Amino acid sequence: MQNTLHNQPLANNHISVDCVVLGFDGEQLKVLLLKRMGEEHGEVFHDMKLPGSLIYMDEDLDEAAARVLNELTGMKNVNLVQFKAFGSNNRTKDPKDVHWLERAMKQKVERIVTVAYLSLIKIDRALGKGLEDYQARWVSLHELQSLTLAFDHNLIIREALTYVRQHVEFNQSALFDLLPRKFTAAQLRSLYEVIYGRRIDVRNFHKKIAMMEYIVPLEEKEQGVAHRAARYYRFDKKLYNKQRVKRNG
Amino acid sequence: MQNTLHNQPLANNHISVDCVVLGFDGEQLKVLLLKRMGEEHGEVFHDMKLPGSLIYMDEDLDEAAARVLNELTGMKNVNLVQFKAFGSNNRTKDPKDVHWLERAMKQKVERIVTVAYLSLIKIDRALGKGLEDYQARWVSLHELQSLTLAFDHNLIIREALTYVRQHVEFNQSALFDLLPRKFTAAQLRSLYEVIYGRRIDVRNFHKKIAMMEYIVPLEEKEQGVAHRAARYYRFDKKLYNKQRVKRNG
DNA sequence: GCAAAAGTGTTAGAAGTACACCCATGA
DNA sequence: TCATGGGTGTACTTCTAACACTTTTGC
Repeated sequence: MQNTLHNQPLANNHISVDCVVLGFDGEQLKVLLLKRMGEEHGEVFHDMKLPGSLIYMDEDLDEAAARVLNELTGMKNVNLVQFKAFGSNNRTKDPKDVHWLERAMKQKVERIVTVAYLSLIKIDRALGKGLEDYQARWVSLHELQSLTLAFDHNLIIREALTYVRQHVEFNQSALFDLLPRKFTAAQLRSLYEVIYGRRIDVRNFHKKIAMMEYIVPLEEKEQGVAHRAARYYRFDKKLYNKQRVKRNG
Repeated sequence: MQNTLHNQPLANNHISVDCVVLGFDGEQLKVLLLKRMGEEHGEVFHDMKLPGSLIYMDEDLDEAAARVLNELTGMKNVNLVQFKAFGSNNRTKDPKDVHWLERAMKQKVERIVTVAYLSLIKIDRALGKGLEDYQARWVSLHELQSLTLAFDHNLIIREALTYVRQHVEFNQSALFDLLPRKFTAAQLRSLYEVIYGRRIDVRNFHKKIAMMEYIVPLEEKEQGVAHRAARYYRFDKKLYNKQRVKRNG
């Protein structure tokens, strides 16, 4: 499922990895997708897909996910977590997908089990580095509802989101992977709101973050906004881990 | 990874499923393992493994897990949930495992990615139906600490347990899959204690279950115990789902 | 009657929820 | 001076945690 050429032997043509990379622009969650161009019945079509590809023979799944994401988007040192394998035998039922893939892979493709990975990143990290070169684009989840992606990638993204919600409850620190190093209380709050899908009371929220020692208020404030400037905060991972250890014995 | 013969084409020799089936005997969690006999350097060895096998060509992963578990243990209609794929390339590093597998599969084996499934069941369900015929045995988690299983199956079980803890927080009803239809408060409490790994106060616990409408007290009590007889309870799934829907909007 | 496990209530502190107004800034 | 979003406190409810004795039963 990739556009570059392989210079190593594939494990086989049956196992792939796909990466759901999520970012947050201060208002919405967005997913990083690649543009795909194919030809079917003599007609050219354009659509999108998750970054993903078949794995090499001597490659751990985790390694494969990191490699593939790097090859397809240029991103490095991304924290990827495996969240689910997709192995329905009709995930390659659309001939369009199969033909596209066989052309890209230069070999016969039958059934593919894919192992899906999730990554939460600061959205500017990827945007700055010429995503256009890679034919990559951030797509908001709202926009996604009216897009049909390649293979079962719509399903994979849906499952990624339910995974995120659960995951975040156990590991709040994951949220801060989505925010810039300096962030305002409002940004953090709307991130909560997007992920949990409900409104959060402003006053209670301020009370809450005031109690979390690992959310450290800075002196610095917003500049040049047409209203009272918001204070910046930063996330202190060390303090977070200390507190986490205390709680869980 | 199985002992019976295949009468359908394998998807390939690179994808398998493994099932972690957990039961609860009133005191401890136990995992269902199969006895394995192999030969290495002319020496016969005996050890144990999870029920698991390679998948067929036209089989969903979920279907494969159900089929394999049935073939290897005789169990039917078991609720299986996929929890993680294991794809380290050194999970088949032990020649003992590779040789055993090649003999069982009657073909060359290279690298295998396995998709692991979890099932929580009433322990008597499997015990009654002649597990001995299948060379299967319930092994307590404590006992497991001093056993080295085939492949990376010790790791898979460890990951299954961390998954269970998280899973149960989101779906309490999973706990009742482990208990008999009628159970005492003490049984339920020690199940909580085993899974969360900490003591729970008896009085607070009674207060708690009294508030959960879906844990229904029965008139029936224990018989023939040398102390005050405990009341039986049952789990009402309908009431549970109703309450769950209310909570989550 | 004694050993063994079942069952029962109260209180204090922590955490969560609901709710409305003033503040700082740029245009 | 006004429009915009930022920031603050109090009262009430709910949840959690700590804690010790009486009841029932078989032997």
